[in-house]
Amino acid sequence: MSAAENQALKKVLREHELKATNQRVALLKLLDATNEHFDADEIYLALRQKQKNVSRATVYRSLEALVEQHLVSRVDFGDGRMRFERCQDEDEHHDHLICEKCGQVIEFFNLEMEAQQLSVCEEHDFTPSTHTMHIFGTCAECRKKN
Amino acid sequence: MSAAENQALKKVLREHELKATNQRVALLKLLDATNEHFDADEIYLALRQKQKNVSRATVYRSLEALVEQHLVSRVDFGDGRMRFERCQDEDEHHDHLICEKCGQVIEFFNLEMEAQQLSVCEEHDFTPSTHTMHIFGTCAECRKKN
DNA sequence: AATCTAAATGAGACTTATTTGCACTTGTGT
DNA sequence: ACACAAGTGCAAATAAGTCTCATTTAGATT
Repeated sequence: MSAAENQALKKVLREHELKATNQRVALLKLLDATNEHFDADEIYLALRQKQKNVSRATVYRSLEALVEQHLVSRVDFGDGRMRFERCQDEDEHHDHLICEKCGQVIEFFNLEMEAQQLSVCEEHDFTPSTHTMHIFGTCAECRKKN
Repeated sequence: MSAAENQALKKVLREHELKATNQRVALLKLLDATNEHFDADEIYLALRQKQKNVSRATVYRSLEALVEQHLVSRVDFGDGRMRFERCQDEDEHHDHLICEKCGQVIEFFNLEMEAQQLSVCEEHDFTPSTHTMHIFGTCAECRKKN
């Protein structure tokens, strides 16, 4: 049943000039299947649990390749480890609100903001490829708790 | 001649309920004097070079305290190490364009974008304390080189 | 000015995240 | 099926940041 999905992922990898290895397919599939922001080690452990043959080094190397091809993006919530999420289309790009109290991450999308970014890039004659925008603060629940 | 500056920095530290130690004053002064984005180790080495008595542990601990007090902010350019810059007033907050080819960092300020951020926070009933916005891509010079 | 005490510091061992070298394996073009 | 470059696994190496604990210091108190 996931054979079709596997084929689709392999196609995606090849279109990005990456060899479609089992490890990479499994990694992409894992990220596709979740909304969470895994770090490298969580990805490694999750794949091992799925009986996938993969090493930590490969997880790091694959993530690097996938990020370079914009199939995956890095997100840094400032807690010292890099996290990853599957990329959507660029016009579906979302950003993050991060609660400093409980660690909750709220994703948001704001068309105006995306437009402003393009305008800033134009002003500076800069060709954007990707961006990250994190707003740190306190979420509604945590504020009420005080 | 920098005695006055030192006194001013000590005052700032005390206003934020931080003991005004020589190490912290020297660190703030260093960041005030540059536009670059130093990482912890660069700060450590720069202070040593200025004959300041300071340890790596203190650099990390001081930075942590200063970031918490919003006197300094962390910037992550995605290269695996945390960098730091002196904070301006919140209404003077700037963001970054980062060239993936040459590593150049261009700072920008966009009022519209700041306004959009506040509106996103309101929508999600989120109280912001700080934010980071990085746009990665190719700068004008690097684009022309191709 | 001398004294006191909680907070801050220094040294270096330690932890955790990530990278690298190298021998072995595998995807893919022919 | 074959050849070979690309990818992988393992274990050792590096790098970034944290922690412990003995010592020092800022700044409040007298």
